[in-house]
Amino acid sequence: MKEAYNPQEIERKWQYVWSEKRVYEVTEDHNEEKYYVLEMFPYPSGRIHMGHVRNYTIGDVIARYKRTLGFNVLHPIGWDAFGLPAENAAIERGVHPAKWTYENIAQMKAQLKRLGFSYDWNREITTSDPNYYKWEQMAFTRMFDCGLAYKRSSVVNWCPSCETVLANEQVVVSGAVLPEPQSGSGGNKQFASDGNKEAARCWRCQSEVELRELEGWFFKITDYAEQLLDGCERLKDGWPERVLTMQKNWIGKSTGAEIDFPLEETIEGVRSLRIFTTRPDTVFGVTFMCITPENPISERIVKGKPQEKEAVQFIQRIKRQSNIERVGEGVKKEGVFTGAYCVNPFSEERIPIYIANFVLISYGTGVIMCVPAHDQRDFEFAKEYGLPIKVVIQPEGDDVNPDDMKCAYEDVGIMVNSGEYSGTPSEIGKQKIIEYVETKGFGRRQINYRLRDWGISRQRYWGAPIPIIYCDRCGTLAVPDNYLPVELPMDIEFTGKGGSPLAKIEKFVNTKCHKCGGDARRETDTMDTFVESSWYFLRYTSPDFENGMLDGARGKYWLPVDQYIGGIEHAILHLLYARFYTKVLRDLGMCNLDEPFLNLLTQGMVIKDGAKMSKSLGNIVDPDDIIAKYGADTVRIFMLFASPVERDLDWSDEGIEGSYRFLNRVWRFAYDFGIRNSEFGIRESFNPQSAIRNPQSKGLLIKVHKMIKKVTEDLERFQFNTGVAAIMELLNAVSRFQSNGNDEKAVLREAIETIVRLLYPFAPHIAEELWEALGYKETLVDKPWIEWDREIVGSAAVIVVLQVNGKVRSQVFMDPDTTEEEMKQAAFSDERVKSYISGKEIKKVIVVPKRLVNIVV
RNA sequence: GCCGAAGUGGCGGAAUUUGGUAGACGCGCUGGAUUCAGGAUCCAGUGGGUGAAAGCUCGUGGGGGUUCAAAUCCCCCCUUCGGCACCA
Repeated sequence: MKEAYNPQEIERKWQYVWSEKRVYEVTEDHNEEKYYVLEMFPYPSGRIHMGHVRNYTIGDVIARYKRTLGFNVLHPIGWDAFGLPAENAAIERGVHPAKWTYENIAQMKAQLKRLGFSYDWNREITTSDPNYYKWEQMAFTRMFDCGLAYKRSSVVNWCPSCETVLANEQVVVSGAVLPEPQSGSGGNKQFASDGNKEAARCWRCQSEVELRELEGWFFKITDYAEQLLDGCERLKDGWPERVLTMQKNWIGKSTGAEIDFPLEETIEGVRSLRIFTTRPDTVFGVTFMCITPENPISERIVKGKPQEKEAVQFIQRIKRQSNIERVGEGVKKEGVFTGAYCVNPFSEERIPIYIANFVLISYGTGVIMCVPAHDQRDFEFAKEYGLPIKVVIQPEGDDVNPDDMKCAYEDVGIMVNSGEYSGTPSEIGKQKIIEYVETKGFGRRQINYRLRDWGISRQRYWGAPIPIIYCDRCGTLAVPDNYLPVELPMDIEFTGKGGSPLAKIEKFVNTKCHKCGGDARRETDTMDTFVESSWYFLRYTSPDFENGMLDGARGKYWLPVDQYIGGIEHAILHLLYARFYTKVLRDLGMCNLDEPFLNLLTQGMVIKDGAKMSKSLGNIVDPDDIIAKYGADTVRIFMLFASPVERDLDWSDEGIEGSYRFLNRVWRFAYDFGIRNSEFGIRESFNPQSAIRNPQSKGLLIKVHKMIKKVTEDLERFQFNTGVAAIMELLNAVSRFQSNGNDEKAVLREAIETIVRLLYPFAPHIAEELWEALGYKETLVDKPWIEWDREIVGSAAVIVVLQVNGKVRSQVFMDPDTTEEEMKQAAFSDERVKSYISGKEIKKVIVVPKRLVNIVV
């Protein structure tokens, strides 16, 4: 054993040993209980960053710990290899996306290996590999067959200069991200707008982004809205509550009714307007209706009316506006009267119809009934245009009067001015109104979701091709299994102009129809990369399987993922898509799984100087530099110790020094002990019975077992920061300990061995090295977890606090099984306590065994 | 605006699961040892006030309450962070 701790040397050594012994390569073993721990796989951007290091260190601690508990641990890693940065590199630097990606993977893989993570590299997955996306294409064709994948047009962001579609993340408004233009994959990221008309711009060329209607492919995630919502209930025990809340909000279920309002005069065959409302109980309070400009009925309804010209201008103006301009904070409600009326089917009142900017295009029917007395938005609109306000819900014990209302009354209450329903509580009224419209046939109960279908089309090259061909004679056809995969052609030039790169490759586009043999064209859109990440965790269970997405038998053994770990930023999209896709695959008979991730741990960000590490801020700390300076174990210890896993972690150069110091101290104590005992040659037979009776050695022995208990419990609860602190505490106890006799020497050795074993999941290289130096042949990788001795822990003397009137006045050591009466006696005979109670009347004495005595005077 | 989480030394954080010594552990700082010197290492100290010291006293965002006892439980308020925000 060397005197100096040399992390570079020992880390290289143990990484080699583990890899030679193939210790992390696992197979199904039905005699052993499995444990599947997974970290979100990285995008191969080129370098591992501190966020990855934190994520993967947490996963590695869990994987190693579970393994020592005897679980058959599956701990895989791979690459989310498709995506835009590769294509941008091609456009900017002329590197082929494949070359760029695979070189990055090679680099990052080396980095991960230097960190000593316990991955089964045999299961490594790269999503850009045709052997991977082949199965995704096959699943697509099955989804196409049953209507879960379909094509339609939708409004997208279009950059006229780059001639390409932009994802929402690529559209910027004063540094913020644009919300979804209207429908599709979601991504309604919120941004702050100051109400000024700021243009949405392309992130690369700063051109003003246009809204364009474009054909694209969608997954029918809305069909699974209810199931995804149900699943949230079942995941309650294993997922953070806030993630589930975010998903529930995203799905946004609301229950209500659709009701037809007959038009006063039929317009081009249209007799009524259908609305969706969650408040059918307020239907008697409708004083106007509003239509979204996008609804085709808007233009038809004004035809020939005196208001036509003004209305058409309004429609065209609003239609050109992006979402920001329409719904940004502080944007005024605007509308225009159509000149048309409909009739309230309940009150038979004549209701004017408006076209308004605040009616959403893609929610409900695009037409709303407006009840200004009981809806704030309608209230504001009514005030603006001088429309009547009719109160139909009265709060109990109060009186709402339309003339002095400052805002709408949106709560429940008693229905008034509502014909035969007057006097009915609103909750009951809702049901009665729905029943009525259903029996009369002019409406029905209806559930609406905010969730939109998932737009998966990307007019991009570096993604999985959508396996569809268009034949003039046979129509739109899925590519049959024996023609899969539809491989990405490799010989291609990147200009960044002229739309989809694939569309320009004639060899790719032009094909023959497998059905009729005639000329056909291939679909040139590729799939959203969220599709790959929606099933990679399934593929890990059988990455070499050649007959389908995953091998049923192997999948059944390993799945579901027991512990998933990743950043909170994926709380909605990735996690929701993966849940959805898993359910689809289940329904297609490809796997037998309802929920993919049993438990979810969301780790916080790595922060430096109060901000997330990022290139633009220039506050990046490169993990490689730190590893080169201190070694992987130090980085790992710091990542775990500096902060609880769920919270953000503040990077600190001094902090990492502290972690390095700690490992150096561990090394030195082991070394010193080894020297004093001639390289650990003296192997006293350790006798805990004798050691515990020996007052010289008892204290440290108790500390050893208390700390084993503490660290074990902290590992179970993922409280790694306090777990590491407990090992440090034990080391401090060792450093204070004087060893002379045999019992003391034996206990000291026991303490040092314990530190090494407890350290193993956190800092595995140094632990293995010291364990070997201590004279053991077996590696810690396969050694069962150390257990604490209940009796030793239980025999520890307890400090009993003596209080007078709730204030601590003294403290004494006591045997843990001291009786309450004895504790009381001890308290009353304590000198310091005596001075506080002498001459005073004792009112009450509280005794808490093992803790305290409180005397109230 | 609505929903949720959190506020503890100079800093990161512990104790909140179970009401029972607040500040574990680390960083930083102060003093000392070692050294030609620096670094590294080791030892001691380190919430505020007061005191020579023993000690006393205040102290977990603010205010109130429950209790023998509150960082922990309850109510009101403030601040910060996160999510949602014309979803009818």
